[in-house]
Amino acid sequence: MSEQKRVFLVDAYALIFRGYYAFIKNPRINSKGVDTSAIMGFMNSLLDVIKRERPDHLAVCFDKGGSADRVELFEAYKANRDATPEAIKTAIPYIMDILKAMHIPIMVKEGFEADDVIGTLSKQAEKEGFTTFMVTPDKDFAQLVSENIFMYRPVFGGGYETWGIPEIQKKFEVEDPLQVIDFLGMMGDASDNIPGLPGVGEKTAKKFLAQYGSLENLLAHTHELKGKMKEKIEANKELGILSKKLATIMLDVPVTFNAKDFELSAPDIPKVTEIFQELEFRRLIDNFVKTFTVETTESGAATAVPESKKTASASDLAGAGQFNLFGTASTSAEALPNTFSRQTIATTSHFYQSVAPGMATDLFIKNVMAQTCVCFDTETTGLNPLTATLVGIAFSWEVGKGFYLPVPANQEAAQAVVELIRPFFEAEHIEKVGQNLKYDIKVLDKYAIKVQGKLFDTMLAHYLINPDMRHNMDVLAETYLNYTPVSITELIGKKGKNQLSMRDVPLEAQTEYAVEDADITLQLKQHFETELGSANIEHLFNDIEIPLLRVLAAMELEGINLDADFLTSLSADLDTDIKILEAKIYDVAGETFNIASPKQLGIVLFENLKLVDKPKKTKTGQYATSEDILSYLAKDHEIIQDILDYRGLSKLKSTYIDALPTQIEPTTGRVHTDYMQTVAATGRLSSNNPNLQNIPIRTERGRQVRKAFIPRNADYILLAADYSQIELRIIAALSKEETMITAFKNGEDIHASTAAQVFNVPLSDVTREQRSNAKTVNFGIIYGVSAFGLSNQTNLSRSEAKELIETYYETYPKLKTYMSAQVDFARDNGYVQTVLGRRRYLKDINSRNGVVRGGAERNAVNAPIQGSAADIIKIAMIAIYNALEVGNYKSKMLLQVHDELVFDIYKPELEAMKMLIKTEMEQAFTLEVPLDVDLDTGINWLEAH
DNA sequence: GTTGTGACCTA
DNA sequence: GTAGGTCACAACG
Repeated sequence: MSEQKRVFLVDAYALIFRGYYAFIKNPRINSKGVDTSAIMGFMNSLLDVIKRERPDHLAVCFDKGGSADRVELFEAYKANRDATPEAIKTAIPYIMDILKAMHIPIMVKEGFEADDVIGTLSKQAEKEGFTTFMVTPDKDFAQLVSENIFMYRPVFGGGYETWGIPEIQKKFEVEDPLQVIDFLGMMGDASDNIPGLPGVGEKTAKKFLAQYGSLENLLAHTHELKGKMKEKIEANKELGILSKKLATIMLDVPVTFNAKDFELSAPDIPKVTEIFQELEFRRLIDNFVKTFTVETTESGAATAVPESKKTASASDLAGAGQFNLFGTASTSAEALPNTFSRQTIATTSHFYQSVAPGMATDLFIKNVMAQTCVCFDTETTGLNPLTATLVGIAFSWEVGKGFYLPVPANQEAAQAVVELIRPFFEAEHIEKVGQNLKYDIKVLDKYAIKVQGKLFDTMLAHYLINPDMRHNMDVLAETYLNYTPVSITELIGKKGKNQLSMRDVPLEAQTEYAVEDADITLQLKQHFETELGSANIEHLFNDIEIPLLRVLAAMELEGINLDADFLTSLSADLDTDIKILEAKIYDVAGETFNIASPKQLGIVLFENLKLVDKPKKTKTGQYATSEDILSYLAKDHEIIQDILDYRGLSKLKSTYIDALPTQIEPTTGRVHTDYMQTVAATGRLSSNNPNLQNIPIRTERGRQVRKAFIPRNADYILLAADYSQIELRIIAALSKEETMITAFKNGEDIHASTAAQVFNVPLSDVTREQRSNAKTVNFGIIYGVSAFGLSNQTNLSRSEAKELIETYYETYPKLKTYMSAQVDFARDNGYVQTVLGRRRYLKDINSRNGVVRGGAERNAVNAPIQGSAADIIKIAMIAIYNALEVGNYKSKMLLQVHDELVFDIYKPELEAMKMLIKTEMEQAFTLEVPLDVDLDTGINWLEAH
């Protein structure tokens, strides 16, 4: 590496274009419909340069308004650039914002191109003793190369090559890089619309340069040329001169290279993360964070903590004479000079101790019991709380300090240690802080510990503060504390066959890792507490999400009984039918192929069988074979329905019928889903491993799966309780739309009622089709209508759909007012909220891009509706759970499916339960519209629904 | 082995 | 048009 100072000047548009075209076959479109290819491509390149080269000086140069001088010279100059793709235009403001957040200087000069700005700056920097690297793939820049100025060219397929004088001499076959101008003047440059000399290409230009040295000299000696070439060049001498001018990069742009301004400093990571989040650049966030942190972590880790300080033994404590667990923290490492550095365990003063058995543990327990607020974190042998066992528990109640209580592997010994700490967990007076407490609570439940007292879960807090972000602790620490915690993979390795268990990690490392987590979580709590207050969502946090966490933990631990034998027999039936369909399809197709491969299927249908003249393609260029497209073709070709059936049955078999029995937990014999409380942006729960919120119901075949969900035993019965039309009731109440409110109050069929109103017929005369269309519009309203979407969902044309929506709004004028009011609120405040004040931030609500803005507007309407429904059922769940606990009932709440709760009811409690559940659900929240809950019971979930 | 895509399941 | 999750395939490392 050169000892000289190095400055990197980035040619923004060149890299943006390059990035955009790199993705051209497979453009990156995010969920809001924004083409982010150009931004992604550019950021990848920029981060790559920073990662590889660690420049100390860097700037990004843009064009502005094109080059007036060059356009004056030649009308057609860079006409190509006028056809800038829309995706690149929209990318520019984002890239500008990102660069600002990264504290990278942006160089633009009205009326000049980036080439000229870079050229001028390079020469100035050279005078100041800098080595300059021009980051661009554009060969025009070769003319600027000198002993201190290099081209830094991205290479397709990854990597970079540096072009200095020798490389230029070789590539262009010139002596002096300045001759590159002559070279370009002769051969022209199609991408820049530099015409060049007619008939002169790369080969000829090189020959001329070798012979004449310059364009001018060539033109002065045209008499030496022969034939057609001579005629052409003599007739176009002026064009040659002009081309050379166009190709000449200006070195006198009124910009100044000020080294200080170009120094690369630490980026505003939260800000950048926020923008990346908005663009949905998940992996780029990681890459970005790594790029700006990686350097420092290796340097200090090994020397961070003197070994002698890591474990406090009883004798240490006794030696201290009195109760003093802390001693003096003397483990601070020097802050590292690197400007990118984020704090780590190696750079931060900390005092983490493991607690030895015996007297030290006794002293520790006494101390922890004297606290009022303690953060804890359990370390276990795995991620599944049902099978994992405790390895240790970390505690922290003061920033930078904490203790680690190891738990032995032997079950009896483990329980003995747990008994010592039981008073802490069961102490009402100690507030417990943690990250994802649901997990810790589930683990501790296996040791018969019920965690009592006030809870503060940092993951839940952050979910309410910023539901669109991710909430894992490492990200939170990096974002809010500018701190990179020890990575779990550093301890136990990447997942796979060689991954260690936490129990295999040396105690010192366990301590450092575990107590750090507790310490960080405690610090995050202090941060989030104030944010919850300023967003006015403490009520939602303390009275909904936190109590719900205990409810979900209980439901997950409970699990649900599954009739695996029944599914096995279904599987066999299904297998037969799938094989029959398969044979039929192969027969019609005249060949065997993989029907499950959309790629192969597309080729068979549209190339071999030629079912359609102009088949639709997906964004990746494959034939689209989605259900809605194939359905259109079903009546014309018998093979289509068979394919659809095949796919439906395969999905049913693989996802449900075959997968569910494998998810039975051997220790309990039941299926335990995991409810995610911090995933859905609207406030809903989600369910996985397995997902019990998408068990089939719509088709007869699929519905059979529900028969496999059965009560605990013959003394029990399943009960399903679902809210009837809760989202429509909410929108009716919030909008105060009297007609709709009245219909609900009268207990009418709301879709029929809507149809009667919209089509202006008596309720009794509403046809099936009218009701069906009204139902579609009703749902459309909840989702944020568009005529396009509506016509896709019905047999109505676009204009009929538009008319129906207009009539709908005339019928329910207040609904329309309400929806506009939501959008206006979002515009003014940047967020919308539910009945309980749960917020969803809508950054795009004022976007200039209509597609993006439209998406945000639909969210503005939908989020409060969907979110309020989620709020209400959460209230009901907490109330019911508490009532079941207080009443000491045997009946249990098992599942939540957005507007439905499923219970295992102890038969003698059935009547009491029906009353309790219906009442709590209907009274959970008072609206101007009554809430209505339907109850059903059965010996399986299908019967109960 | 991981990752993205297309397909399909739910409220 | 909203909000989720899981599967098989295919392409990448």
